[in-house]
Amino acid sequence: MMLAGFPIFANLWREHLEKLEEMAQEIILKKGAMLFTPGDPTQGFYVVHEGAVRVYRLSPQGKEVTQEIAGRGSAFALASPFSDTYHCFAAALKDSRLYLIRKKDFGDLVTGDIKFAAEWIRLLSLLVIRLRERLTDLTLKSPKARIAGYILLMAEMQDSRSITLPVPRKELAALLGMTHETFYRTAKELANQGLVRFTRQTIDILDQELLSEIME
Amino acid sequence: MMLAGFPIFANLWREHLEKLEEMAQEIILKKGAMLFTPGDPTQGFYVVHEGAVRVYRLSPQGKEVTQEIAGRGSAFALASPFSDTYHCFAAALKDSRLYLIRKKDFGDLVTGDIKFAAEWIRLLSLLVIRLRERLTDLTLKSPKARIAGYILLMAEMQDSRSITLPVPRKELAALLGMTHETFYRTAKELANQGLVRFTRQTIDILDQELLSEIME
DNA sequence: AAAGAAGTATGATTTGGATCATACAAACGA
DNA sequence: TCGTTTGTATGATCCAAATCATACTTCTTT
Repeated sequence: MMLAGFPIFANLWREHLEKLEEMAQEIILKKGAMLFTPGDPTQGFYVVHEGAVRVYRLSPQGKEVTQEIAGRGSAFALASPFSDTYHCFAAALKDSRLYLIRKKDFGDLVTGDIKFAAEWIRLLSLLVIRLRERLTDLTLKSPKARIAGYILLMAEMQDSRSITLPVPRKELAALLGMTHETFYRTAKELANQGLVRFTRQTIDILDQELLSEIME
Repeated sequence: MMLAGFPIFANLWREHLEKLEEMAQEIILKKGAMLFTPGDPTQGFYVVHEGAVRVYRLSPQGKEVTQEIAGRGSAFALASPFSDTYHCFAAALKDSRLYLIRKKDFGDLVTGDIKFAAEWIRLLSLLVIRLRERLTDLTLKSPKARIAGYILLMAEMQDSRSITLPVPRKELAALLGMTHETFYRTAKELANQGLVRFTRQTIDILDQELLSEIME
């Protein structure tokens, strides 16, 4: 359901981190600053070292869908080396420090280090699986089930019953494909049932069992 | 919007087709036969040489979402080499002949041929881009716009104004995330507006201009 | 500390598409 | 060739979630 997170990248970074960091260019963004917009020529992909970036699209009517919220340790725009221009917006949700891995550097690494290439294939394949899952969740699960699923996923990723959100709760609505009104309402329901507790930037799981059931 | 199609694979097949075909195992399926179900240990991924395969998921309530309809020349279950078990259903929509590329063979090829690996990364990256697009389309576009988009995509892929469907129109509904009732109704609207013409297994584009507008 | 912005929260109303129901046409199997 | 299944088509009803509206709270800024 989530696109980016440490677990997926764990293997890769340990083995190739130095190489990547060598070629990475540091980028500093102030809160609210745009990183790229659709049509901008692609530079490469990014890794978040501090802060959080929101990747989203806009419909012609101005409605937004959040594709991804990349917090510390997450990468985004992974596919950009194979596209001429970005096709979505990326903006900093807070003051952030990113690393940019340029297309060319990435290309050299891919064509020069077969171990890296193999690992990258693995990474992309897992991303594809996640995207597919998110796709089906979106069409056949209720908002409630999607929220439950997201909470459980985050808990698993952070390996804790208490989730720390890198962003205000509000942002989750667009990520889960619903309006913020629906999100607040439904979240409240879950809280009333005693399954979770919300505080400003955390979510505590109180009844994992039931939450899993709701997720289906 | 569509997951698999010749254009994406074109580069790859020309260069590595022989290798792949050498290691491919032919699989014959009768219409309606299941290829795999969730939980089955993964064998590898498949290329359709004849017929058509439908890949879909089931919600606990029994509702289906079609993930993919793979016709001649399309590959599916591309990410399976990195998963222990399949997580969806695959069934033949008609009598079909497939090639199975086994996980191990694929792994050998990936770790032994850097050119192949690089090309495969490109392929997966493009797939990721398409999946992301489909994801946003699903949340912020109307059924009408999705249908229009699909028709235009197919036309582009088949490089013709007259699209040949590998399956009955009915199947498209689930692929586009709507019920068949909605699909027929909306398709009719498009036909009434004189934008397209439907026959049993073909779709003719009459007004590409307007269709693009509707797609947004 | 006050003003403004951003996030949280809920109520009222509307609506797009799902669901339920039904029917006819075309393909297919025996 | 007939009967059954599968695909196409359309009307009637319903409902979940979007939309519109409003207000309170917590942060941020000066």
